[in-house]
Amino acid sequence: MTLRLFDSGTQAVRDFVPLVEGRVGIYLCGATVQSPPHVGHVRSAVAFDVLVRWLRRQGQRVTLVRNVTDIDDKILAKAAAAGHEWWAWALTNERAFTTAYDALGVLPPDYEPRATGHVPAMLALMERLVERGHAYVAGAGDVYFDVRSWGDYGSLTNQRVDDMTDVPDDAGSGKRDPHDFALWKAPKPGEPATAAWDTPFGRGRPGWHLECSAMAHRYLGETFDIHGGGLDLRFPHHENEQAQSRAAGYGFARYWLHNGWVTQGGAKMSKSLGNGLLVSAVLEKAPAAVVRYALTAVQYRSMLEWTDDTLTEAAATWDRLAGFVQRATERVGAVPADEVATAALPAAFGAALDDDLNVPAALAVVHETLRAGNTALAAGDDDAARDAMVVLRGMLDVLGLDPASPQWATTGGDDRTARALDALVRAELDARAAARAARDWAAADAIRDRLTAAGVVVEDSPTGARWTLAAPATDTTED
RNA sequence: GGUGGAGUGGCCGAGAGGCGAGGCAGCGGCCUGCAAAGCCGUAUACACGGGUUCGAAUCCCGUCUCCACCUCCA
Repeated sequence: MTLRLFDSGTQAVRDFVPLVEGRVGIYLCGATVQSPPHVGHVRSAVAFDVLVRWLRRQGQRVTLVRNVTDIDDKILAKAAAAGHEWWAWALTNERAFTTAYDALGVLPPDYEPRATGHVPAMLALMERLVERGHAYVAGAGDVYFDVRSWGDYGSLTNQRVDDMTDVPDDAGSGKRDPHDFALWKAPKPGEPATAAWDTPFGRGRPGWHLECSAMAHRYLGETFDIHGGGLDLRFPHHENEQAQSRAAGYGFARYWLHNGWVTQGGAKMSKSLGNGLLVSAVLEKAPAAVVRYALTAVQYRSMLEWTDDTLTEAAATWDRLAGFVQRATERVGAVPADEVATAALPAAFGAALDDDLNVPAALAVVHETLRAGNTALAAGDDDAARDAMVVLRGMLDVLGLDPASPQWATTGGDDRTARALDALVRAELDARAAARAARDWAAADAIRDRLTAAGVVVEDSPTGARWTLAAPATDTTED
């Protein structure tokens, strides 16, 4: 394996060597389910989905754990404001995330632990930290991590505590240092009784950072290969995770991967800023495959500027890819899934992905193959067309973008509807063929115009006319 | 104050010392009755100013601009 990844911990591209040969453990920070997912959230999921698919394609046994943070300050606050139980609010949003992931073809994780189900594991870690002198109880029963007790604090983000901006100390928190962070939070007045658990340190609920450390430990062990998440999680979240896990004596993550975020007008899409573009809204404007293409086509560490043209461009390219696969399949027949899954992929494609998941460079190979396939089809070289199609689908499958995957099957009608529509369009096309044979161009064009107006695109080919449905409009003027 | 990231042709977006990645849009052509689809061709692009070099978008020095993190955030 020659995969090289940019490790945020060392700020360098490093050869990726799994802890155990042939196995890769990945912990990915999932959602804090305080609201439904916006495009930025699923970009992270899609980016790591490509990593997982690429590793698996090369025979690695990947264990992906992606958590759900289902208790935190904002969930409690938003649920209360909306007049819902916090746990119901969390589940509603968790389901929205799941729906979005599924729609975009993000493979489900091997496990998806919820924070609320792992309080014992958190307590064990916390007690260990207290015993070792890295955590202490203060104030009303909060438990804090003592950043000064851990000399390596700041190493992940290359910072020293003394260089950090002074943070205002919460009045009466009892913190030893203002930078100490909460492992455990005592209940605040007005918080529901269901949002607290008994511990040796008093009742309370977990701090965000502790959750991830405890769950990663439980499912991936003391030391594991990759920890991923959005760039915004580097500090404080990941710094704190690493500090408390290592202070507890665990090796924790060996590689840190951080994806860039989605921006609009240069500003990060964020729940806090309220400029989040909801996935559900985007999926109303474009097919899921087009959205996935737009999210996948950029190198994962780059910022992805989301504009009105983003979906339009992605749709054009997607239609080209899907169009070829469809035409080739009509010509040479369906290809067994196994053949696609095991097809030898071009070396340049693999080299691109091995280079810190350089998807844009990999897509250049995809387009070369696409062109070769189209040329073969035009030349009537079925063998070459089939070869190109198999390789193309194999590459796109790694990106989660195989047009022939059931994931992207056209929706919006059952088989009976589709058959009826096909019969009607065929009748029109037959009439048009007859008119053309009689050189009655006016009649032929009238039929085509009628179909176009109905959203049916007609394409002539040497073997007769074929039809497809026009892509939904993605421009904003349709709203 | 500390730590990072970025500035590439109309747009998106790779590359990181030497044949102008790729896509979208545009233009010209082939194909077509006309289209569509497809194919072929088509751009003196690398924030600015110096420097190193036979050769720099890529290295060095300086400058400008933008962004992020150090508080919750994929």
